[in-house]
Amino acid sequence: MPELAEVEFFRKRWAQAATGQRVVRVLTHDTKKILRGVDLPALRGAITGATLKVSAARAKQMAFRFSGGAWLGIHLGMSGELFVKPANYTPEKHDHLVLLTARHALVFKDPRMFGGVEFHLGSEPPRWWTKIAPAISSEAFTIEAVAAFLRRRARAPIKAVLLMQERFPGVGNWMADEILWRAAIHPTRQAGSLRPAEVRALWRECRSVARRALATIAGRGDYLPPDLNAHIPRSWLFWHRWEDGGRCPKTKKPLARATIGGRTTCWSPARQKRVARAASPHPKKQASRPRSR
DNA sequence: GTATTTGTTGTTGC
DNA sequence: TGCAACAACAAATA
Repeated sequence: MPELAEVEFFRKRWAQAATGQRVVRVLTHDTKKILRGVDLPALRGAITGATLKVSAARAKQMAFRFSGGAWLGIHLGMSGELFVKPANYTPEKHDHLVLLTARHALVFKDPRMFGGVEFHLGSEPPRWWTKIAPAISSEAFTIEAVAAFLRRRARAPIKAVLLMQERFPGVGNWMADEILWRAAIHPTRQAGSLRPAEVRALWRECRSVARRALATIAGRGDYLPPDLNAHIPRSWLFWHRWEDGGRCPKTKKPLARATIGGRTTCWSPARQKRVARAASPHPKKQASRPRSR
């Protein structure tokens, strides 16, 4: 499940319950996969008795910082989730890491075990945190940077390129489809074949989808939605991409599905054409984008 | 029993 | 060298 906004949702869930709280105990399970490469005794020693100070999410990575200079990194992989349970919670089969505070159990559950945990002790941020590309919402995410990246990946399908974390940090399968659908670009188009107007549309929709996904999925300020999808509008491709006989929310025409770039991809053939639209002397009016708020 | 899954990494081959 | 494609990782679900 977890892409950019879902990761922030889960981070916030732990942060709301435990920021400022002391960890009294650390439980671990299945050290072979999720916790591979982690110095468990060091992690346990540093985090037991430490207080959760601050946390942040970048792309699909989370960092929880504790007193004493301990950094706990969590990547949810394909099926990972974070929960907050009562302190007397009994860990279940796929609960790989559980932090106990006086009142809560912070649970990292991951059935498929593609996720991972990182640990670092020190005042300097660890490499697994600093190496993450600048956020899509940052000023560094410019049209020029996107255009240059598309040139370098000129022969790959644009869908595959959008999944590359080095330039589109946090974008996963559904966000990539949502972005292409809104930008009206066919997912198999070669990245290098996009016209300047299409590159601009792609850039704009990257920023728009990232911003709106964060606002609707992870909430604003202190507010955390009751569940991940509670506020996602029906007008997004999101809700229709897996539906049998699903229809494009914009054109009402049938959606198509195929494996592109190794991932199941959903698009609207009526809206996303295989070839670039010819330049028009009367550019189509922009799809309405209420800039409210 | 088969095919599917919203992620990442290592390998292979061009 | 750089890039693109693909298998592998593991387990639940339909």
